[in-house]
Amino acid sequence: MSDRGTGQTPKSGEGLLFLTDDQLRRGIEAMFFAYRGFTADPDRILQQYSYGRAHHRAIHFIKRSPGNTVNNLLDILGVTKQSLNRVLRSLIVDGLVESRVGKQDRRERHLYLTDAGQELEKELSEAQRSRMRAAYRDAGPEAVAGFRQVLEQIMDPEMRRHFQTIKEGA
Amino acid sequence: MSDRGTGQTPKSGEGLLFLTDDQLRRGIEAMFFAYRGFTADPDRILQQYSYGRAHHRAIHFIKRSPGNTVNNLLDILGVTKQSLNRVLRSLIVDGLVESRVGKQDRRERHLYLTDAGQELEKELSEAQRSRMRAAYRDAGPEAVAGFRQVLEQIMDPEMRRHFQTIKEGA
DNA sequence: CTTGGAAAGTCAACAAGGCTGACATAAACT
DNA sequence: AGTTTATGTCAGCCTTGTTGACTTTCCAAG
Repeated sequence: MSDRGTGQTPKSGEGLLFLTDDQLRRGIEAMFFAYRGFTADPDRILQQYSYGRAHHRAIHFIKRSPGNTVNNLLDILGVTKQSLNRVLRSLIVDGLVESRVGKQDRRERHLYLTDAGQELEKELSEAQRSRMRAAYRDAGPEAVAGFRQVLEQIMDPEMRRHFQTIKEGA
Repeated sequence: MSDRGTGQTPKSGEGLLFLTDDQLRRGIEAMFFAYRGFTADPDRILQQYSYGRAHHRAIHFIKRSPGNTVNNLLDILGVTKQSLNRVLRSLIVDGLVESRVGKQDRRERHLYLTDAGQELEKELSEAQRSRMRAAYRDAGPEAVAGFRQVLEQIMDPEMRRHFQTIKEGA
């Protein structure tokens, strides 16, 4: 009864201690605190341009696969078109993103970063990468492999598909 | 010259391939997609109670260290007192959180979950843990160790302090 | 050629949850 | 007595998410 309440079952003496509720809670809090750090540096930069995190996400994924359609981007970002459109519009007006009419299907809009867009993207991703690089270096390659492995398992399957598309694709 | 533009320096034939910009980008996207999955299950539950992620965070950290002061919680959550107060007020009004005047210092308010609060906390954390547990199990203990190690490096140092307080404390 | 439906854009309204600034109160500290 | 600290609260603003309704464009099937 003492640990039934926490959903734990010790089972036997095997090395399953990493699956205890307490270990899981630590993982959960690590995710929370780390995500804050993860976004902190780009957020500071974005503030100077009076943009938000949503702009960063759009810029990132346009950079990753230039010429992507709006619909594709919607799928990746998991927001409504109205939400994305507001962000895209400001980026287009400000001359950071270019929206070209599709050649085969002229209903589609293909998104590209302009030179100015590339510049901001670089500034943002450099900042974010620099923190990640330091973390990776300190933790070492085996830790990084585990990090990526666990993150991939945490994702929703559809997102894993998006993610793997990138992995294979590039 | 070919990869100077991406900030990479191959240096020598050592195993530093995990530090390339491309690997870092994959880690960044993994964080993004994984965090979405990480919050998805609690978010669904919270919606039924017309609460948001902010309520979850407050509940989580009150559960973790009952009797914590408001100031302490502010420090952990990294939001303004106005923002936290809005959330806390609704939780107190709804009878999920109790705010007790401090015994030594009567200016302080110490926060506790009521029985109803414990119940919701359990529902939320069970949902979140269940995804984490599956991810941990699939990835294995070594991967989990690496996962935690990298996340800890990504955090801001002050947050790492909070995090380690928990690690040691419990 | 017409029409159905998909893709995209737009307008309006709303909510959560951040933020700042100002101000109030009580309690502790000096 | 005066200052600092902890907390709460009001008002207003911003970003970013949501729904719903509607239009325009245009491919493709009938």
